[in-house]
Amino acid sequence: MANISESIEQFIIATMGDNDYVEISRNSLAEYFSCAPSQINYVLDTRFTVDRGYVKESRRGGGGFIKISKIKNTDTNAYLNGLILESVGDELSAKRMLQILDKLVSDNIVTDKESVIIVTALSDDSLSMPFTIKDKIRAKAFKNILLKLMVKE
Amino acid sequence: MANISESIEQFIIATMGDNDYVEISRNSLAEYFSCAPSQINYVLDTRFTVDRGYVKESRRGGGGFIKISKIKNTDTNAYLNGLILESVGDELSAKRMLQILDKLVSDNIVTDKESVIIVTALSDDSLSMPFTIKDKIRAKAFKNILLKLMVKE
DNA sequence: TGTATTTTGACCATCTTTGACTAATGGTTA
DNA sequence: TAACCATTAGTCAAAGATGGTCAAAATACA
Repeated sequence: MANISESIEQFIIATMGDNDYVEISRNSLAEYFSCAPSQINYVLDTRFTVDRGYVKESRRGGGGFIKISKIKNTDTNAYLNGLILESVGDELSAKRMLQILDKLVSDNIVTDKESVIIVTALSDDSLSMPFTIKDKIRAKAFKNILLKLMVKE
Repeated sequence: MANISESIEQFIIATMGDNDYVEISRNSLAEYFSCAPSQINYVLDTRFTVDRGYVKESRRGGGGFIKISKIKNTDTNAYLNGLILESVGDELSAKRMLQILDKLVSDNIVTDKESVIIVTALSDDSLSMPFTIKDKIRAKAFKNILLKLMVKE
């Protein structure tokens, strides 16, 4: 194991074990490995990415933490992941989003009400901004939602 | 639960239990948690806010107290209407939205998952745009959602 | 040798904790 | 009753405790 980053990665994976998440303290970990705290971010950014099936949350200040969660390998998640990679892309029209949501509803992945909420939140009316960026924002937001759905279940 | 503030919050919530109010003595509580009395105010100011559905009264001097009461919503539509027309306004920070959603969840107006969806859809990350308009867009979108949450009769 | 990856550090953002100073209230005393 | 005192709570700003970002420097790799 030639570099520290790899050791840190292994350490985090080992700590997580079979659990589906782990909470770390950035500073403690950095101290443990005698490295700069920002190196922890480097490891997280390069190794614990969405592509590799991880999502992260964190809080600053006293009692702060970084929580790393594993995205479970279910059929639903595989499907959602496919959507993120292929169907959505960098831009997403309201119409296209509606089509996708209809399918998600009929597959019982989201409820009717949840669908309404998403449609409303990301409608053209809600996103009152120039057209050029509307579809970009919607794509980004919608993908974030799909991602959350993967962790939530 | 690494920080004292969170413990204090939990303690107050637990003490309140199913009652709709609780009275505390700032100094006693501070002593109990071995913290500065003003930290009690900090907890009250950051956690027991109106947005989250609490109001506070207090009196100084001998026999002084702090009373924390839950706001009960008898009429969901009226509450939502108040949010839309008065409370939310033209700009809404992610933080404040979260507090409002906390209350909506505890009032069973939205589910946990729905709350997560809304938070995600309208997070700073999803709304990747200049800060100045972020809060405006969020306010608009959030009010649109609240409107949809109103039950028709 | 040139490129990609890793390591470091300076500076930033956010949340918590502490303490000095202030304000209000009720009882006690002159 | 007025002045005073003890007992509370309130405010606010500084200090402390975390994590985030970014780019330069160092190192590894092809």
